[in-house]
Amino acid sequence: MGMQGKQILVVDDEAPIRDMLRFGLERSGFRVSRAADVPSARLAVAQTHPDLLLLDWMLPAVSGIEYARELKAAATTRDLPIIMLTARGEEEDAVRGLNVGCDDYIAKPFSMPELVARIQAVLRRSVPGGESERIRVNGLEVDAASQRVTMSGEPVHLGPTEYRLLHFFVSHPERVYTREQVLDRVWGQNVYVEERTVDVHIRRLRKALAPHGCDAMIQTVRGTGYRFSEKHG
Amino acid sequence: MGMQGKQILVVDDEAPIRDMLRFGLERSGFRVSRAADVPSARLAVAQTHPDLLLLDWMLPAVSGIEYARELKAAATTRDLPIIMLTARGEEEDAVRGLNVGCDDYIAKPFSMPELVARIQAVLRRSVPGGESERIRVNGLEVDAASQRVTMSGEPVHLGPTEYRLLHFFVSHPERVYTREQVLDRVWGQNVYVEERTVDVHIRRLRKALAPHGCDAMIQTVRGTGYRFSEKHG
DNA sequence: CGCCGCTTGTCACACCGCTGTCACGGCTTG
DNA sequence: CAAGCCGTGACAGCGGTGTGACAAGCGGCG
Repeated sequence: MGMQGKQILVVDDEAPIRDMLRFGLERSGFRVSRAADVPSARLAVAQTHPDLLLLDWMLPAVSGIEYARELKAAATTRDLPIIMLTARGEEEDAVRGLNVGCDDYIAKPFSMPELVARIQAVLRRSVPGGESERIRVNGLEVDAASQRVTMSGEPVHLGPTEYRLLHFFVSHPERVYTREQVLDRVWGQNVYVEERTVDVHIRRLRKALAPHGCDAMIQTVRGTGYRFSEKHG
Repeated sequence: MGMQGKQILVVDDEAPIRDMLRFGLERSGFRVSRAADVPSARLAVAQTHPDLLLLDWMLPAVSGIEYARELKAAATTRDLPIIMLTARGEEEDAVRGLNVGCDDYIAKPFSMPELVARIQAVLRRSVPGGESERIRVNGLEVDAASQRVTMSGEPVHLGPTEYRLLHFFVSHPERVYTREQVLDRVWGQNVYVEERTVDVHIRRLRKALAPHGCDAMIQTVRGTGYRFSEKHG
């Protein structure tokens, strides 16, 4: 439905592939822009604000992996979905191990329907959500637009990771999440960090929330993970 | 870790494929149940609460796609992950399947390791207690999504094992289970623990429920085992 | 260029709740 | 009465979690 008309930026150094992808994707109802290397891609991202990036992992000068890491590091482009194009034989695990937070992989050669299917799956998964949301619960207020958190008016200082962690929990209350799932949804998919790292950031988040007396909302579910709830206990 | 032991429901009208899938998946540590058509699948979903659905897109009477749409439309089964099985060359249908809201698809013939990898990928990003079931009986409420138990609003603190034990009994009321059966369904199939251990956890569960006055729902059936019933006596 | 503060991921350690087992005693059944 | 069967308290071991510390990365600033 609303999936058609989405803008896709294809980044590949081989012109035939770019054209083939453009043809196939436009026939599926997407809008397509193209770039041959990373500098042009940077320009295109800044100018056209694509909804998804099709990124060849092997590019001249700056590799696709480096560029993906760069995009995932910047707050403004963190949520831009990326699908990596890899050549056959370049094991997924090899790419996965590089700690890029991209959303999916597809190996060349691939069929057009399969690519379209994966694009739609990723687009559906990505939260289009109203950009300027402001969630409030029990006096705790999380403003997505300004990335600021206040507790009954008092500002709460959080690091970037703690903020995203809190934002995730506040948007998904009354549910248990395992450490692995938290990593997937807060750190990004295909990023490898220790599961116990979640514990540490939970602790930092609690410590920041404690002076305001709402650290009890982040609850430990022993044997499983963590849960956000406004109810005590 | 927790990925093993997950329950997978295979829906396919061809018996050899069902059996092949069951064999392969069980060898990978999953629990497998099977259904040949959509009506049996509906029953199995309601009864066994699987963690993931392997759904053939081409089924007699009601197609897999229709069933998937039905599942994704209902709030209680919206989060139940679905992987579609398609035949080679039916990729366009796979696309339609993904539009329906399936989480992934895989084309027959496929390799077992690939299927297992896809399943684990989907399970990894799915939430626990996927189809957020919320069972209520006599004021006692067991919420799978938040993994929390409340008695007329008051939270009841339970350890992991007691929670699983109660969840099992609440989902299977009015029926006697031997200690061995309870061990199989709550502890897992290949775990060796003394049968009397069940007694101890029953006792702990009762003690946690006692302050709320509903410990009588866990009933002893002398010479056999235990039963959960809302009726007293 | 170097210094500094902030953030982040990881580790080691301590603690404590959970778990499985046992022994004892009360109770039912034959 | 004897023999099971079950509830209960106790207990040791383990494992999951909280916590402080630390080094590396990174950007800002002089």
